[in-house]
Amino acid sequence: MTLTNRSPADLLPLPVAQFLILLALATGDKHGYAIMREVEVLTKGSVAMGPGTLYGTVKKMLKAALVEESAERPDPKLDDQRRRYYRITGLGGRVLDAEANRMEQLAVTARLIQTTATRESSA
Amino acid sequence: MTLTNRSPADLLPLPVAQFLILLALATGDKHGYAIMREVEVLTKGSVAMGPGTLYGTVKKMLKAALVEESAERPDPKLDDQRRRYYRITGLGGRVLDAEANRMEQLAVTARLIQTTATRESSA
DNA sequence: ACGGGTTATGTCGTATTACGCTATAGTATT
DNA sequence: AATACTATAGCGTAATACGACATAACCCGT
Repeated sequence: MTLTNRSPADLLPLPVAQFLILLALATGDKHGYAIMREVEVLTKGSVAMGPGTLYGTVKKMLKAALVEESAERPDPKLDDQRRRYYRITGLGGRVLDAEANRMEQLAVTARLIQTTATRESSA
Repeated sequence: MTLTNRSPADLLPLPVAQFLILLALATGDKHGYAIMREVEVLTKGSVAMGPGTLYGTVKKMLKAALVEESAERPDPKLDDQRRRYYRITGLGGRVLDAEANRMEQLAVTARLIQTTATRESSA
């Protein structure tokens, strides 16, 4: 109940934007704009996250300690002073895992039901 | 673009409440209150959908033709005049299928990334 | 038949989430 | 130095979620 020691399950189901941001960061630390591009790749172009959703959601996630800002920066040659880099936290990783499990379980359930319904109607 | 012939993919990602309601109805026609109970069962007690979410969401889904009201009623002995029964539509079924696919794909992606990250850090 | 608990639908207000628009500015290319 | 692209951020609004409340029918024990 306190700030420490809270369970990932309490945050589920995770809003889609938060899930996608965690997923994007799980592939490596990234700055905001790069997260947007990664989300588009991960969803095969079906989700184009706009800046309003991205920066607003990241702000919330920082407060919830799902992500944290990283001071590490790439070679100055490749860097861009405007960028702010983010990294997934331990809690963020556990939440991502829990949400992925929840989604998979429901997807499997849906498939089972669909299969049953199809078999019935075609019998 | 018109009312007919729209693609299920346009509605994705589906709000969680809508997904759960479609899933509950995929197991058979149900009235509102029964949907609430079924959702609790399907999510193993982790989601308790309240009346505000349920009836408001069903209203939207009727307008979107994901569900429709059914005139069929059980034996008068088992019936309750207050009840309003709902049934998943063809479009609703396709949307449910598409959303389940989307979720599964992302869940698998998350697991792949997680596995890779774990292997790296423990190497 | 009455009272109380449960079933059942629905609205209202509010909090959270989502997202486009706009502003601002650094970076790269020509 | 002009232009396009990268990058962050705030604002206002729409969509979603949800508890609180209201209302009423149903069921069961007494």
